[in-house]
Amino acid sequence: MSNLANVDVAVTPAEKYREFLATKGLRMTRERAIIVDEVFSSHEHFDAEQLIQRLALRKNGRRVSRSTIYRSLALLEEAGLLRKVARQDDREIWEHDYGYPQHDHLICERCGRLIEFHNESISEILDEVARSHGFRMEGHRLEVHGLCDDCSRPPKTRPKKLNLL
Amino acid sequence: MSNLANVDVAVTPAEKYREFLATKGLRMTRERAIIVDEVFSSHEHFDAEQLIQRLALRKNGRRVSRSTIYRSLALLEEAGLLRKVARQDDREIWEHDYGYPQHDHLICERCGRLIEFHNESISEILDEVARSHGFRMEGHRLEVHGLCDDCSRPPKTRPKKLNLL
DNA sequence: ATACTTGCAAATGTTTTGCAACCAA
DNA sequence: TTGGTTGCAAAACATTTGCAAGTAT
Repeated sequence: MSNLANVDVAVTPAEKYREFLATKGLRMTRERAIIVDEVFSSHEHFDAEQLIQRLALRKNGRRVSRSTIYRSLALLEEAGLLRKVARQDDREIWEHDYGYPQHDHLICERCGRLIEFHNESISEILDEVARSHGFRMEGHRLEVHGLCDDCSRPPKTRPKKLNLL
Repeated sequence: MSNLANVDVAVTPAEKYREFLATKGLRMTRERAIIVDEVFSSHEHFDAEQLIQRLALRKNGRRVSRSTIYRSLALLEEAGLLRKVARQDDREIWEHDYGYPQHDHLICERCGRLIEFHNESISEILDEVARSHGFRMEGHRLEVHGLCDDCSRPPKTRPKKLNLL
């Protein structure tokens, strides 16, 4: 779009959000600022409920309603700042999609842990697959299910909790 | 597990389901038979609602309740007969996971079409990735999002429907 | 001033569940 | 017989939405 490829480099999430909103004729409100701020204050994966909790803990600043948070998550996704990475317990799990390298996840079915990994070849293969189908790829979501190292280990080395009953 | 690799070959989904149920101390009821039958009568992807519709259309045989259908989908998944492949419009999309080669999907965000593709390398890469993380992989779900050939084509070559109003 | 936004409560829509009547083994 | 099963209605839950009051620009 731009003739200056580096125009977006080092732009903070909040700034990028503001730009996005501007192009859509939307406004940077106090609530949206608070949310983008909180969302990018940590790299952890999160779901809507967790974000709601985190925002509730903020001492200063105003309270943000549940509705607004859901509405903002949708906007942040549209802005390319967040992406949904998985679903756990019927909840959508979100993560940063801006300023963070492309990656996929191993999902432990026992403890729910999300382990990130990056693999160049997968992207290349998908490019090729998409091309061969005349498909215009915009992104992908790859969930690898199974058991993480800890959870797949038989409970032998594990310290026994004896006589607890 | 078995020393006869071909022991399961040519076993019908219904039979495999019965075996699974037996090992769990569960029963092959009339309803479960109807459902596994209907589910494997077509290779199309489907969601719970569609299956409910299809079952409602059956002339002969008894009606199966919505609850039982949901309960059965979970069982069929556990039995390795079905797997969830995507989510569309807040609904889980299912497909056969038995007697059907492993594959993934291109998902058109405009028309919702699911295009299957198979790529050997992806499985190999995932095996390797999982191994390097000490992760016991049990399966994966890869959704490639974007626009299918038809939907990404600008509406110029498309036959115009003129004067229809 | 003029839309766009928010918070609230109510609605949505899918999937789950309690329970009494049923039924496969 | 004896549990597992079903259907029904109600519940559960995450997420969405209508609307009046508030607020960026």
